[in-house]
Amino acid sequence: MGITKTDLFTEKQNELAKVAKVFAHPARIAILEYLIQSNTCINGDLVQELGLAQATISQHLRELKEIGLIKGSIEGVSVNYCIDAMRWAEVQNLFQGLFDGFPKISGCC
Amino acid sequence: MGITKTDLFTEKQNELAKVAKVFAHPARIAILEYLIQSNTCINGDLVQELGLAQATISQHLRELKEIGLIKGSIEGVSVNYCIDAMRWAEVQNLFQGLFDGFPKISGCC
DNA sequence: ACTATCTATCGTAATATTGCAATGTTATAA
DNA sequence: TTATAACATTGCAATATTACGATAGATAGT
Repeated sequence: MGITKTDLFTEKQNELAKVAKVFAHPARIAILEYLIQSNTCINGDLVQELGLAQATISQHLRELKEIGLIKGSIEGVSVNYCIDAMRWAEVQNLFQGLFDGFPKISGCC
Repeated sequence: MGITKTDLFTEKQNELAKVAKVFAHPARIAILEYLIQSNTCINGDLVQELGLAQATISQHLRELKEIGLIKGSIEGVSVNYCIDAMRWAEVQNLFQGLFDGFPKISGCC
């Protein structure tokens, strides 16, 4: 079916899954890493950096923007993108919450 | 196309994306949380816990197993699943590496 | 052997994602 | 106004994911 039965799960589970989906593509990881590294909030010469078409990059940027991880400000004819620090921390905590739930010294299998 | 151009990205970016994809479904999050909570490494009465069909759960378990996050040991007629602590920590570090790459005090936009 | 139980796999339908060419949109420059 | 440059959107083809019924495989009990 390709459709997810979100009503079966908690809001937090759905939110975490939705955020994880945004991380689930190497191009979006690459974009985030590029934005982090080039502190100067670079715009879409990501097309040069990655080898994807302009339309494709734009689509990935939109998904990152929709989940709130980045924001873009119009700078003349081009758009400056950058990480949204607040949301970044929020998402980090979401993941950390899951990871920390598992006790490191659990004498299981 | 639905196909990802993995050759354009680094191994680490592809690996992180692949792992994130496993987290990108609430059922798999729910399974992991259930495994964490029920320390006793419970098997597929996840079918009871979540409201999905047995075949569907089995499919999700396989994806979690393939990425290495869980492992199952046959216990008579049933299978005991549990978190793989080593891999869990490894994956946690993968994500943390990305998150920590962004300095909290970045005077950007 | 026969049966019941648990889990995995196969096949299939419905939906989602990825990628790009073509086309819009907006802002600057001449 | 016209042209140009930078993005965004649309529309489409190819592929991936999700879900489940049906079926197969393995094990325990009788």
